[in-house]
Formats: sequence, structure tokens, C-alpha cells
Amino acid sequence: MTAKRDEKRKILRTKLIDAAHNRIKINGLPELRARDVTSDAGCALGGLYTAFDDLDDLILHVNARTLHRLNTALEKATAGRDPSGALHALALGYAAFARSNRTLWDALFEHRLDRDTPDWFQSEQISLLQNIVGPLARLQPALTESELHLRARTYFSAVHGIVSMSLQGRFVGIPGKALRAELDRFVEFIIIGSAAQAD
Amino acid sequence: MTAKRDEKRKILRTKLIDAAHNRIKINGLPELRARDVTSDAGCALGGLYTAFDDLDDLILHVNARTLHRLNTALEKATAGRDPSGALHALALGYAAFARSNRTLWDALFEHRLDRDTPDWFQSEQISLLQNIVGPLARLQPALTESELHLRARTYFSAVHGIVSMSLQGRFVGIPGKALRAELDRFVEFIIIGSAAQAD
DNA sequence: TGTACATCAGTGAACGCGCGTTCACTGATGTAC
DNA sequence: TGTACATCAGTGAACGCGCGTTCACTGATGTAC
Repeated sequence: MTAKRDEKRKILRTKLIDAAHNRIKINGLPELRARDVTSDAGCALGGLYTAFDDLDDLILHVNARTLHRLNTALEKATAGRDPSGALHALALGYAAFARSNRTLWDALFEHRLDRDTPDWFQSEQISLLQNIVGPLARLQPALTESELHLRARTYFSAVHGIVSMSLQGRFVGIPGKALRAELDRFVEFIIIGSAAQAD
Repeated sequence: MTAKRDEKRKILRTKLIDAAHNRIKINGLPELRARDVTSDAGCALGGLYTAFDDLDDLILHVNARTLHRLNTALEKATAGRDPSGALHALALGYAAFARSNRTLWDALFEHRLDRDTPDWFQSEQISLLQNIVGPLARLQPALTESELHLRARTYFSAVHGIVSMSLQGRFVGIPGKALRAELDRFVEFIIIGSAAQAD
């Protein structure tokens, strides 16, 4: 019976994830400090290393949560739509999520991990792709599973590029005001192109 | 007559840019150290601060050089092609440049500058966009200048997203082997979509 | 052309600070009887 | 149920290292006459 210990551990882990989530949300991943997180979570600095392997491990848990929230948002946005509508909704939903979760979303791509991606994280990544594979499969029923996955990755990468460049405000990014319209047009091109190819 | 001083300064600046370029090329921007660069360039640590404002300023000069090399490569790749051929060549040329100049190309996007982008750097950014605007304008003559620029940015961002995700080897990136084929197909969609829109 | 002084590029040791991780310790939880 | 001992989560001060930038100094270049 180690129930009490297990419970305390679980609570501490949650507190730390919550604290890191909030810190990233407010100041962004580059400003995240182990000392701030532990003091927010109400434990000692060393406590972090009993609950997680290290700071990177904690960040990974925050990112998994963010990815999960993104997947939920995208599922909601596409629910009950026809394939084209779903693709449009995915792109706009992605942009909307990125904008309103800016720093957390940035953390998803800023964070480099040297170790292998753990299973519980990979499953969230797979869900993300599945959200795209679904509509694509209905749009192009002739494609094989592996072609679909390839197309979904290309499609995701392209939309991600457009959204991230725009939000970063880089020279090559498009102005925020034009983002929605450009994304809509862009998705339409993809749909038209797919239809043309299917003929 | 400060000719000799001016000359020495110019030489030192070039040596430092060369050294930083090589260091980034070999180890990547995150591993770039002021001490390594100055020792490679054969000057004292403090010398960096007489030739440039600071390390960021030096990095910006390396990036301008990389951007210039990219522009030259893209101009060469598109020279004498019809609009569709040029768009294909741009995407593949971009991927090829990114792959064979991996760390230098990464530095272009990893480097954050707080100060404003100086003119001499902006002009390279503008050239990059012009490489895309050219073919697009011939493909869709009806578009206004500002629409063309918007389309060019969207188009660049999308291709950049596909290429960078793939090279980073992220889960959502497409495998290197499939990159060329996916890019070709992707560009074709854009061209078909543009044609459909022009009707 | 030559001399005396002034300037300023270049030097490199020292500054200054940040921050992830460790580790000897303690007190709460778990186990044995 | 209660006591004695064992374990281990949690503590927080100290470690350890990295590295951009500064600054008093010097020697080469420039200026004045």
C-alpha cells in the first residue's frame, strides 16, 4: 500500500504541469525557469527532479496537453462537415488556436528533445494527423493509406508555414488581417487541385 | 586620409563574417560563440565589438550573405522558364538550397533580432519575394501588385513550411525521399487553382 | 621629408550574471511483527 | 492496534559552468607644422 505516496506524487506532477503551463502561457517557453515553476507549484526547486526527469520532461508534458487541446479544438471544428468544409475548418481552426494560444503553441515547435518521443506524446501527434487524413480520404477515396498520410503531412506543413510566418510577423509572413482570406483561398486551391488529380 | 584604417577595418569585418559563416555552417547557430569566431578570425575577443555592434549584428551579416546566395540560386533556377516551370523550379530550388546549406539556412529563421531590420538586409528579403512575384504575375496578370505580394508570401510560407518540417524530421514532416514529389504535386495544385480562379 | 603629438582600432583579462542540476539532510509514509 | 525500524519523497543551499560584454591599456595610424 503506497496509495498516499502515489497520490501526493500525482498531485505534485499536476501542480508542476499547471505551473509550467501558466508560465509558458504568460511569458513563453524561452522565459521558463525551473525556479519559477517550482515556486509557483509550491514545492522546492529539487522537487521538480523527483516528479520529472528534468525540465525538458516537464515541458514535454505541457506540450502534450497543448497538443491534446489543439486536437479537441480541431475535432470540434470539423464535426459534421463535408470534406471540403472540414479542410477549410481545419486550416482556420488551426490559425485560431495558434493565435489564441500563441506562446503555448510556439512551445510545441520551439522545444527540441534529444531523447526519443515517448509513446504517450506520439499518440497525440498521430491524432493530429488523423484529423486531416479523415477529410482527405473522403475527398480522394482512391488514395492508399500511405499516400493519404503523406498528403496530410504536406498539407499540415503548408498550413503551418503560412500560419507561423504570419504570426511571427516575419517579412515573408502575410499580415494578420489577410490571414483568414489567404488560408481560405489556399485551401480551395488544394481542393481544386485534388479534384483535378482525381479525374 | 584614413585609408589604411578603413582598409583594415574592412578586412577584419570580412574575416569575422567568414569565420562566423564557417562556424555556423559546421556547428549551427546555437553553437556559435564569440570566442570561437574571433579566434578563427585571428583577432582578440574584444575586436568583435570594434567591427560590429555585437554578436547579433555579426550574425545578421552572415544571414544577409546566405539570403543573397539563396536569391542567386533561385534566380539561376528560374532563368528562362515559363511561369509554371519557374514556380516548380523555385520550390525545388528552395528545398535543394535548404538541404545543402542546412545550418546556414536554419540560422535565417532561428535568429531573432530585437532591433529593426536594417535596409541592407531588407533589400535581400525583397529580392526573395520578387523571385516569386515574377512568375506569379505572368500566371495571373489580372492581380494587383498588392495581391501578388500577398500571394507570393502565402506561397513562400507554404513551401517553407513543407521544406522545414521535412528537414527537421518532425513527426508532421514528410520523409526526405518523398519531398521532391510532394513539392511538385503541391506546386501543381497551386497552379491549377490559380488557373481555375483566373477563369 | 621629418618630428611631436593625438587619436582610435585592437587587446585580452576580468566582470557579471544566469540557471539547470545535484546532494546531504529531514520528516512523512510504509512495513514488519 | 501499537511500536520500532526502513524507506524514500521532498528540501534548498551550493555547485558548476557557460559566455556575451566591458574597459583600462598599447601600439599602430593619422594630423599638424
